[in-house]
Amino acid sequence: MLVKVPEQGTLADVAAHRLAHSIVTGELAQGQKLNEAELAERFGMGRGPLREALRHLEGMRLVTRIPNAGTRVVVLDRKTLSDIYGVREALEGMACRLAATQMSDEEIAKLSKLLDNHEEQIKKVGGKVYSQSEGDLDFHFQIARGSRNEMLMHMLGSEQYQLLRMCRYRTSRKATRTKPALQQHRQIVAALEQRDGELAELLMRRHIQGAWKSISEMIDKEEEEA
Amino acid sequence: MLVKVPEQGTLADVAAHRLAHSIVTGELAQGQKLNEAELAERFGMGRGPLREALRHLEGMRLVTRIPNAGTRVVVLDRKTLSDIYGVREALEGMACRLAATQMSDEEIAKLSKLLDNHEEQIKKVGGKVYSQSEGDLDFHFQIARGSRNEMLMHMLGSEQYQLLRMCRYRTSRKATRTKPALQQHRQIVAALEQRDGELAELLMRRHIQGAWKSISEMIDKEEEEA
DNA sequence: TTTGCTCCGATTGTCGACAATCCTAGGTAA
DNA sequence: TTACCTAGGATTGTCGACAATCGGAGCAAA
Repeated sequence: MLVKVPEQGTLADVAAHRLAHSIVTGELAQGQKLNEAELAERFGMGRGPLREALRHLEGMRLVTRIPNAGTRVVVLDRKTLSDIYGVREALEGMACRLAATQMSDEEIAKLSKLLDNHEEQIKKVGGKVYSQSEGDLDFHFQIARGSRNEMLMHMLGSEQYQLLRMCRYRTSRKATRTKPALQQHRQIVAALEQRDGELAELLMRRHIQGAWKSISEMIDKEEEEA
Repeated sequence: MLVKVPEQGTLADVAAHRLAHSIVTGELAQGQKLNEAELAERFGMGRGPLREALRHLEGMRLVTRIPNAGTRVVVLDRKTLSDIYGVREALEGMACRLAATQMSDEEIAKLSKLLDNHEEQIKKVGGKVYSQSEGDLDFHFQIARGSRNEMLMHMLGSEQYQLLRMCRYRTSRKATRTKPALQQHRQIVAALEQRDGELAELLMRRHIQGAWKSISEMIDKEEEEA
């Protein structure tokens, strides 16, 4: 190899990770055209692996590809985000229902501990909202894992996860509703502890609806400003 | 180009389609290793486009890839199928609920007509169950379209669709429960006509649960025989 | 000015060859 | 016999170059 392989696996996998990161953090703007030769040189690899990475991202819906016309970063317009949150509500609700019967006591305890750390972080640094968001996504992903449904985990993890993070980065400069969200997380964990799947699902669906409402309002504000 | 481009777009897209078809129909057995050079020659193309196609299929979970160890056709074991049907129940239920308010009268009428054709086909040829399955998938996909949720359509269409078809091919030689399924489809359409989303969702969830129960029993029988 | 055509640069799509890696068969020693 | 080590072949990963295609600049005619 040339210099180093910070990640593991093939160059295409490395490129996919780095591209995904650049897209999620906004380093690559929404709708921006992705030049294969330029990116390949920046990553220090040939166009072959890079093209494979783009195919991968296409499958994750992080980029859109048009034959003979190139690849572009996806644009998260209002409709797209609305659709994502709709699907998320159904899938994460289902994950909660299953997790209530499938998760071990230890896992639920870990989840509770995660929220403790989460709460501490909020108290300490109010400004660093980013880490809050990552912690929030951790919480949701742990529940997805708890469902024991591989398909569900993959959908919520690999695919939507990235789009969600992307959305978070876009809206994270504004003050987010960290405190009510934490409260709702606590309620969900409580439902899991009681092994009440129906309640856990209900609470999760409400939680996600609330998140969407909040983000939706932010988008409205942004559009007013523009 | 060499001989013909039956499909449109790049060679990688063509390869992806042909491979997907071969996998779904069982021409490529589950768990079979896919040799890049061999497939490339069979399709009359270089290994580059073929590798891109494999990446695409990997995203659809039709194949599993291990770095430096090749790509294999996915194996649909009992657990995987169970997971798929679980997710399907949640997503298609949601699609029905949305479709009840989003579909136009014309679309619902078309759906009803689709079932008429469907019924005729069943009466004519009892043996050709395959076409029934395809028709069934059409029915489900039309409802997904009716939800007007792009993310949902994509998940139910591009991704799960292929796995479902694959499953159908595997179990279609046995007699399937075409008549009760048709009956349930009729009920769902009726709920859509009444614009009763909750009922439509309930019926769809039951319908899918029934399908899973039926397939699950078939798998049990197959395992007994083996 | 505007519309349409042509040519050219840029970018994508594809191929063949080379390097890196892994699996296996065979042999050797305990 | 069994375990381990070692080539050898086969397969995957990667690169550079060539062909095909697209978008736009520039010019000409209405």
